[in-house]
Amino acid sequence: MKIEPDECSIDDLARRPGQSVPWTGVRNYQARNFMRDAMRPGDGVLYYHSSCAEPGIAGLAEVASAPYPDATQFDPASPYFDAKATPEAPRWVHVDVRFVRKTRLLTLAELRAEPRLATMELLRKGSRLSITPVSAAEWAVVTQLLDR
DNA sequence: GCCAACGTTGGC
DNA sequence: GCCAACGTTGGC
Repeated sequence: MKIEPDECSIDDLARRPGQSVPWTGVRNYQARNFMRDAMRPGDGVLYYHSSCAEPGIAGLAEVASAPYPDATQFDPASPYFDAKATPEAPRWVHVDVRFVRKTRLLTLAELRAEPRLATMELLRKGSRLSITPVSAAEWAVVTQLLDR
């Protein structure tokens, strides 16, 4: 899962140990669908800092809830307000995430240099999705690199 | 700030 | 359903 560290860095997340943090604000259907259809409580999350000086994986988190409606879509004062969404027919759902641990920064350059990650969705050319699936094999490679 | 890549919108 | 215009993402 990508996040701009200005919004909620791994250090910000670490200040809320054991707490569920609602992953609000996703307004892309594919990313939503990954949360809605492919994530289950307990699933591992690679916590990726984007749009910053040193983009890369900065820690691990885990999925901490089933998918449920994003409250910000109903709030006219929110930048994520969606006039076409109603509580009866919510358009946007998300999961909660929970801090697991901070890691060293595994930079985007390092990730790109690893041939075993060549087909990872996050690294695909032109990939902009803020939430992408990680295969078990990719997870194993990444966690190995993180502990190096 | 630039720009490639991609998603969304809306007229037709 | 097509596709041009526009908006967003995100590395550099």
